[in-house]
Amino acid sequence: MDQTPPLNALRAFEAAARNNGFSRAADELFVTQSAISHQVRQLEDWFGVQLFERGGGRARLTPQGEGLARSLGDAFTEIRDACRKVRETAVGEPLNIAVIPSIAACWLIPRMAEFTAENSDFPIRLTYAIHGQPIDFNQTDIAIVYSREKLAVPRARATPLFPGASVPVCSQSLLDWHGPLTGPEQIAGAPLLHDTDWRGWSDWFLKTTGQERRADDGVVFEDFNLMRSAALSGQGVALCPLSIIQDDLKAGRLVALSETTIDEESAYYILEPASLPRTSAPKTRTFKAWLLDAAIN
Amino acid sequence: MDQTPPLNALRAFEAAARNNGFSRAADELFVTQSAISHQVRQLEDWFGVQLFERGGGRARLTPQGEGLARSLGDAFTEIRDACRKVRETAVGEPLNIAVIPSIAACWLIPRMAEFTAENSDFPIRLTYAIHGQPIDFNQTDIAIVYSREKLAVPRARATPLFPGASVPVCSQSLLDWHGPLTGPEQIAGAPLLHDTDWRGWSDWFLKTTGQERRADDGVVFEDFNLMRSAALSGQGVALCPLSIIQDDLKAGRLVALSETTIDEESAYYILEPASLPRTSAPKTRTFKAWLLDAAIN
DNA sequence: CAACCTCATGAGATATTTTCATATCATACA
DNA sequence: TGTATGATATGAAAATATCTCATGAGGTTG
Repeated sequence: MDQTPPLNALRAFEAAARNNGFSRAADELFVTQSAISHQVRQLEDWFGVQLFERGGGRARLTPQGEGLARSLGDAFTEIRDACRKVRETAVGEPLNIAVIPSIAACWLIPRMAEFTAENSDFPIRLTYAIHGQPIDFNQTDIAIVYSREKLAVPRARATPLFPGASVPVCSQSLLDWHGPLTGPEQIAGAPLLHDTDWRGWSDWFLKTTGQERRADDGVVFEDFNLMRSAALSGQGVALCPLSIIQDDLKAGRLVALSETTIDEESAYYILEPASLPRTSAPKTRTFKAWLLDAAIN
Repeated sequence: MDQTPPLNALRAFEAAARNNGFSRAADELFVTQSAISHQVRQLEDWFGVQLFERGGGRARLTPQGEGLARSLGDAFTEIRDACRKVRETAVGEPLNIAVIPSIAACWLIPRMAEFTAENSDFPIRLTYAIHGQPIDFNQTDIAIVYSREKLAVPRARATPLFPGASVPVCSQSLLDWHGPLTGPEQIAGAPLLHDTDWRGWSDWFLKTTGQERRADDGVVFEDFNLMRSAALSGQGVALCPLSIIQDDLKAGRLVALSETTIDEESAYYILEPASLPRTSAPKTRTFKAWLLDAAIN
């Protein structure tokens, strides 16, 4: 017969006891109250002993539960301390991040200070991930890329970071000079800025007006950042992914001209090699968690 | 970011460190070496630190691994102790076992002493489970039953205990008196003992000779135990499940007359109610584990 | 009361853990 | 030098455990 009960149930119980409530334990462990309830019950069933006294709107420890909780508290503290100590010995290899230029310029670098502030002695090497050029995962721990379809890379794991849907935007100065730009007709009259090719605007006009429209005039930029510079300096209307120009919109540097989005299926993805070198795995984990958190903001 | 690494990985690592090898740790935890390997690696990835030095035919702890192992050893010991203490407080409600008469008489009761010796202060109440009569799981924690098909009972969980295949057997004394009983012809000439109905022998003759044979003579007993008594006292040949007369065969009280078995699809099952009352759950677990272990013997 | 806590629960979705079936690697021995 | 041997590694599939969702039930509190 088994010697020790399920460890995860013990942890859940310990958290519940310490926090004096299932819901609070659930918050601590980043799970639902339901999960804690299931786990505590599992433990009680395993022992054949009631650990919490329910009813009265809250759960109180039984005497047996109290004793168990005290010992477990000590033990888990010891475990946590020991683990922290091990982590601290992890050496300072830099984390290699490869990011597409647009994200780097508009989103990541402005937020980078926040990350480094929270994570001191966390060396980082930031490089470009160029679209269409495979990422060398021997030199990259984590990457951020853009993809029009659901991303599936052979030896890597993809996690969506944020959506890639684009809307027409321009600078306030352009509006002042040109007058209002509402609806496809007016927008078509303004200088159009293209990223890479003509496809974006063609799609957008098709979607808004229901019919094909030639959109092969205006300037085509090699790269998103160039197009954005042009848009910022009032040279025309550009189709930009909402997610990455949110700072520009908030600051009033750019103004969205329509609700209609294109490329709604596209997204920005976090890419990690399927198997990370040991020394960079925890850093990658930390950074990824921060990315996902920052993406919500 | 997470505060503690996966607990199960920590346990695997601790066992590997203490046992000085993955394979031995695997034995201790009743898993495969592969599982330990995966878990230790997971932990190393989590920490970003090498915990074991591989190569040289065996794994040795790194300095960091050594420190971690020591702390974890202490912590897990404390956990185990605390859990043992809780279990000991579990009060002594009796375990209610319901068993079909054949198993009770031939198999369980002869082994019961062994169980009670290993498990002192473990009160037991043994009752009959009568075939065809539903088991009242309000008064039964665990049951052993027989079924010709794969068993599925609504609010209960069934675990196969041992096979139910039957062979012809008789006492040595009958053989002495009657002469050898080899093959269907000779057996047909001896008095046949029936359990419940004629079906058993009909099936057996059909299986051995390939053709139907009337087998409606001989004595029909209400119950297996009666038939067994008759067989033991040399009154004829009976079809008995191999599993439950193994003691009789070993002791030479009964002799198997053929290799050909019937009811090969049938089996004896352990039945547990889907949700056990808290106080009996651990006892049930213990008893079930013992049953399954004893079944292998 | 009614709003708002608390914990409970069953079913289904998700994630983790384990196994299986090899692969690799170093050592010992012939 | 080959094998044989005894260790760990590994990828994919299977088996389990865990978590969430959606909801229920019971208790406080204004």
